[in-house]
Amino acid sequence: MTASRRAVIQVLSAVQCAYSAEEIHRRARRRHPRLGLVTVYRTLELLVQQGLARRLDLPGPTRYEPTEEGRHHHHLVCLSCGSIEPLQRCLIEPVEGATFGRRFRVTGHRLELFGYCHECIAPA
Amino acid sequence: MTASRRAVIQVLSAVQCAYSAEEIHRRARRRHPRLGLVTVYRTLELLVQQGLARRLDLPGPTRYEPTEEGRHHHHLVCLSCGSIEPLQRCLIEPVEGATFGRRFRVTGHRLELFGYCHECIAPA
DNA sequence: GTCTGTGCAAACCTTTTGCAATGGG
DNA sequence: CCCATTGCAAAAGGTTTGCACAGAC
Repeated sequence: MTASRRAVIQVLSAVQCAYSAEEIHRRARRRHPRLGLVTVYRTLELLVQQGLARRLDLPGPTRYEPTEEGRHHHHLVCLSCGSIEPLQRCLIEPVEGATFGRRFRVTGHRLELFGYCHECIAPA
Repeated sequence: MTASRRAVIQVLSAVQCAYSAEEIHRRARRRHPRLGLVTVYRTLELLVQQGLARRLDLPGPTRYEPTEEGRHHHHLVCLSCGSIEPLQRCLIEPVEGATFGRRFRVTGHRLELFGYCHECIAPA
């Protein structure tokens, strides 16, 4: 466990929702100024493999968020400003573990809901 | 309506599921060999704006698929070989149009199920 | 001291942009 | 004809890789 990894992990675990590698880099550098962006990518990759972080593919750069135990959630993505907020309620619980026509075994899922956030509902 | 656009649209509408811009380019060039990859991107962008195509953000390059009327579907993504197949049954119908705590208005959604396809279930 | 982890630079891949030339209506 | 569309080339992200050095244990 090095200072670089500690910085990345601290930032990631304090994160509200999903952040890009560059955002995590910017924040982690406040603690560890010599931290390189490459190390952030490598550390995030490591955390994903260990199941401690999750990758989120959305328009724009890949985002990462911690996989907090018992905090299974999905995302509300604003089509106007691109902001993301978590949605705690899981809408498709029964799907996990299902098998579709004997041809696909489901081990996980990802749900994104698109629409307009509170701040973007009012304007044109 | 030019030959370039016609080629892209023909390929896209014949597509099984979601393909990357490069795959669409390769196929469309069989009909129209002078077609450039840039034009494929521009045509796909156009189709997305007109609501005729849908963008799919997954690991790797962005994929595109036609938005066939009445053919609302989601995806079964194999974690082993990366193949994608459509899932016709919609699992979260009631979510569309919902408002969460007055803070988010849902206008669309996207669901990806991850797991193992038929051909990848057997091996290690 | 050794061996993993780091940072820099450069490569890589996908996507976007600038611009002159083409061609559809 | 004129203006939207095209193709090329080059730029612009975001992400990965090569390599020598630094730091953890």
